[in-house]
Amino acid sequence: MAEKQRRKPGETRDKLMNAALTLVGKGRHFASLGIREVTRQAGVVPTSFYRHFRNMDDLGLQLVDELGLVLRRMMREARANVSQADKLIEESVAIFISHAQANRSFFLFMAQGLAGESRAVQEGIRSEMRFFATELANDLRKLRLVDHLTDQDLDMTCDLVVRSVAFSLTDLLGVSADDDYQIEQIRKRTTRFLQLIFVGAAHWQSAG
Amino acid sequence: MAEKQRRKPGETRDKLMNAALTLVGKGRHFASLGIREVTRQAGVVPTSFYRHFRNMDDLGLQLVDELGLVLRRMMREARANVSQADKLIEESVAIFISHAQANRSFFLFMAQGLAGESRAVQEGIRSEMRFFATELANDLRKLRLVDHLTDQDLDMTCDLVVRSVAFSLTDLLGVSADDDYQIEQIRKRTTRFLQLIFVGAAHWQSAG
DNA sequence: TATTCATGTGTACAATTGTTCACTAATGTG
DNA sequence: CACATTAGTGAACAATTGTACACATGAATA
Repeated sequence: MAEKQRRKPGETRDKLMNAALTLVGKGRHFASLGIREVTRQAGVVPTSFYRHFRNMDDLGLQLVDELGLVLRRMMREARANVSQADKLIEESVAIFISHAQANRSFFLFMAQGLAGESRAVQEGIRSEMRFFATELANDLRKLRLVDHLTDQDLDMTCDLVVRSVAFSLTDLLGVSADDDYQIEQIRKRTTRFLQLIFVGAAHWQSAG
Repeated sequence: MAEKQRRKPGETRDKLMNAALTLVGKGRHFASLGIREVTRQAGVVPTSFYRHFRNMDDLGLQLVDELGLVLRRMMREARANVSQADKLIEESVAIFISHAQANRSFFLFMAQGLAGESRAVQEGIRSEMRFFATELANDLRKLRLVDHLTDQDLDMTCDLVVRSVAFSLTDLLGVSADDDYQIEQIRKRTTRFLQLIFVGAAHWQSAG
């Protein structure tokens, strides 16, 4: 018979969040997940859900917070690995792809949430993307590669970059995780997208 | 008492598809819609659903087909309204925004479907976007504004353009339909995105 | 040690779900 | 007109859903 055993605090909470991510990873859409379904996947009794979340939207919001951590880790790694400036784009895209692979469900959730059911989750993800774009702009400013751009134009550029990468996410998550050829194609295409954007940024002044 | 009255052929089918769109327009996610819910919204008995669709995915696929028509109408109008080349981007974006407003639910469905639950719907929308990008490339080729680009580079550019516009969709659909200020902001930003991309395309050869 | 509190379990219930079935009216075809 | 087909209806079904409640137990606190 199932015994009640509380180990570490927040363990069931994590189990539930991971269960939701797992289901998303299996192809389900977050908006279609039910409380019972998630608790079943987590191996927990339905009523336990309410000890940690008010409803599925609440769980979604807490997932967004964790998503923020994932993105920050990714950013840190990208910063640490920027060896030379001329490979900056290629290396960053590669890091992004490897993180997206390693946290597939998380990024699936992010892609879904952008047009998801919960306005709050939507706004949360959007906010994470804005933060990411701002940080990127700061980094580029420090590297002094785009000195001719006004702050506003640099922000716009980074916004476009982040959006393009985010969209590539939907390509990436659409192909099987071990289809190396397709993934390589996506990596190349995304890299060229960003190169095109930065070429545009480099000549922006003359056209702006 | 409810009488059975079959008027035009396909009337109930349209009612069901419109009902799904209506619910999406009200903020629901397509993936979370149920058959009963849709039939209820359509004012039709649940069993009628099966006369026209095998399941919700099937309905989604047929919505994608209609979405194609909407996009083609938009393309036609954009072609007809390209007066002078230097306003091409601005005018096209404006047309896009007005269509997105006029067919809000449709575009919401499209934005949702990109990361949706049904792989087939996902692929269908993606395919519509590719078609759109290809047509755009053909138009630009005819206008001879980008003669220095290889076909492949032009395709890539148009792909990036379509993606950027599609992403703006999620901005646009996130704000209330009568928030003119915000909509104007989105219009301006999208326009600048495209301008940046085309500046990049104009100088691509030298950097490629 | 005694008590409180957070977190787990099991039972229960009305509501809603997808789907099948038999029936019926309108339409198109001969 | 007769008749087959299409497209609507309503009743029924087991299954699943969200949520409420009472209860139990480990950990923290006093």
